[in-house]
Amino acid sequence: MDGKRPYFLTSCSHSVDPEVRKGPWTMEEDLILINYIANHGEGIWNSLAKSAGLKRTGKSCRLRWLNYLRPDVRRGNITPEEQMLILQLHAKWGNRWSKIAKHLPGRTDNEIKNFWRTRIQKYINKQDENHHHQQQDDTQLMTTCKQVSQASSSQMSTTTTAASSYLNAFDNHHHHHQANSPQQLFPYPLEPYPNGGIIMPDDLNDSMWNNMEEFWSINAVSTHY
DNA sequence: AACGTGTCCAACCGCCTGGTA
DNA sequence: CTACCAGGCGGTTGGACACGT
Repeated sequence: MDGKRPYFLTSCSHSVDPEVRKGPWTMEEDLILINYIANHGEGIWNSLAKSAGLKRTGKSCRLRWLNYLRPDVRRGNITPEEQMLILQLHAKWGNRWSKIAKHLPGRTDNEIKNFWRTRIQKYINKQDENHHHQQQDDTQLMTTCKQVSQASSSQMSTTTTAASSYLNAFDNHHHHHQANSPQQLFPYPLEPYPNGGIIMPDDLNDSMWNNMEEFWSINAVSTHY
């Protein structure tokens, strides 16, 4: 283990059970969980954690598996298409992240929630601030809103309106981006994050993921979702 | 180069809901 | 009806990294 992103053991100081581990998962724990599910499939998470010999709660195991270790999970850049889909589905269903995630193969509810909170929410807040100082271009905005919330045809919430504004800005950016230069018009990054959106700071993690890719290519694991 | 600040995201907690015995 | 459990969700935290000064 190196010190850059330490796979340290953080036994929870306020946990009742001193045997229960918390914090970042170690490579060993990941492999135990992967191997166990490969051999036995998913099951009742609490008993799975015990049977596998992991000193984790079932909930923690489930979260780790669903959000990170699943073979089909996609980490990293939300594509423009996915961004549009998220906006449309959120306009339809609100904060039903798992429901939205079902329509984005490989994406997790946690990732979509994080995306929404860090990107859309930020944009919405900025819109709210600007609202005090200037009038919106309502005509253009409403046109986009109608497109976005077409499926729901419900009332247009503040969030939906602001999210539609985001989508509008998104469209403008991409049209400009495609037609002209790679000039950045949009206030927030729509293209890949720094580091490709994945925190993979060290060679150790690189080798781990190489191993995991190899693992999944070898093992035909039956998963049930 | 060093420091401060902001951003992203994995992971957690607490609460809620739905299913089932 | 009640109790229990698994899963879902919102809110939050803390570490790593990027960026500005």
